[in-house]
Amino acid sequence: MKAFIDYILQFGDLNQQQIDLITKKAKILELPKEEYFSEAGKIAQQVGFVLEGVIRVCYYNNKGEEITKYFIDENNLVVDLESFNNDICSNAYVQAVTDCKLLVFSKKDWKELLDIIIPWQAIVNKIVSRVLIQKVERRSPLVSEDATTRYLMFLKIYPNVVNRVPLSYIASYLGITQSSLSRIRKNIR
Amino acid sequence: MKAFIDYILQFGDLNQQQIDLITKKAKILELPKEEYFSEAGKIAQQVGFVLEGVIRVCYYNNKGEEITKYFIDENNLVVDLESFNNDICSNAYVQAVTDCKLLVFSKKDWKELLDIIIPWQAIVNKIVSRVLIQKVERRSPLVSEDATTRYLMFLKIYPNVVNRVPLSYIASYLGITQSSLSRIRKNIR
DNA sequence: ATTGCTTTTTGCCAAATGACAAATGATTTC
DNA sequence: GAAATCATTTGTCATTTGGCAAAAAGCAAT
Repeated sequence: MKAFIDYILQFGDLNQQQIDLITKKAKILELPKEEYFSEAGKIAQQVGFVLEGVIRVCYYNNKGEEITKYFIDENNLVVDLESFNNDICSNAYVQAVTDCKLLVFSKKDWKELLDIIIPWQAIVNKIVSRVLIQKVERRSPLVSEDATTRYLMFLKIYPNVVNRVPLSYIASYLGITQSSLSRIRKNIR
Repeated sequence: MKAFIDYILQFGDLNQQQIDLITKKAKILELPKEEYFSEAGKIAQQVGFVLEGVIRVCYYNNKGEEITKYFIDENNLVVDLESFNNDICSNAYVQAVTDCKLLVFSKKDWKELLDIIIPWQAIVNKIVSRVLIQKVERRSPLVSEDATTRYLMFLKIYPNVVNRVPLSYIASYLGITQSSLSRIRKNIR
């Protein structure tokens, strides 16, 4: 829980009473490997904070290939924002890659907190824009680099993820085949 | 100006008095082709809304290649968010690709409006998250597609941009060389 | 129209990556 | 611990894309 408090206080100040209100709403969710936090075709109903484990967000492109578009590891927020905020169906699966332990807030609780804790709004907005900017900044540069550089970028961005997720997920994240990635790994050593 | 009002009212309601307060702060900025709206190494000082013309956001990667990462055309917001919000130096150039006409707000005016028009905050937050989500959703899928598919995606996303910007900008946006793009164009016809 | 300048297209070859299949290695299940 | 299952590596070859340079096309100024 401390990890979560530290995380949110990076983005603004809250007094102890406000922090208590927030933490009182948080529930622990144990998500076994392979299970979904939220699914394509459904409306995201919760906000999570990863305490342990690795999550991925993936979708199927129009060739039917499964594409992993982000990884989310410890001490990061996980929420399918567009779906959660606008109550529209998501087009992505948010899935535990390893056994995970999360702190979760239901949509109802989350919205309640926004109403009753005024400074919380500003903090959430900062978090949201930080999270979104981070997503662009991480994914976008991949477009213009060759496969080896992409992999090196991945290693920098997600140093704690490499050894916990299947090669195929990383390959699809990088937009290359898993054979290519395997060869790239060999060349790097 | 109407275009701008229409744009913001998509995200929430404002009464006429509030709209007037906002529009009173807006200035027209004519930005000739090639000129910068904001620059790498500097702190973004304004928010803009494109009335006419095409803008691009670009940066230099560590091989020194110039990479265009977004285009922004009519009726869209242009702001280097991370720099503008956090008063940190930007790492990107925001440049007019054609002669442009913009509606602009200085940082001071923008923040003032946020303070005095309460519902404006919520609207701005919605706009910001919409704009950021759009950036991810547009750029991210390029990673996992081949060059031809990328170009077709570009055409869908920016139907009004193709004929107004140099081929080289599009090529760097797609992460391919301009020769390749030229060949792709030939094959598509 | 001619010149000079920039952008786009094309040709050629090399390098990178993909597709497919088989082999190896790792992990789970009984 | 053997079998079955799944993940990764490797081999071979085809395809795509890049690098480089030259030609062609477009554009602006005179």
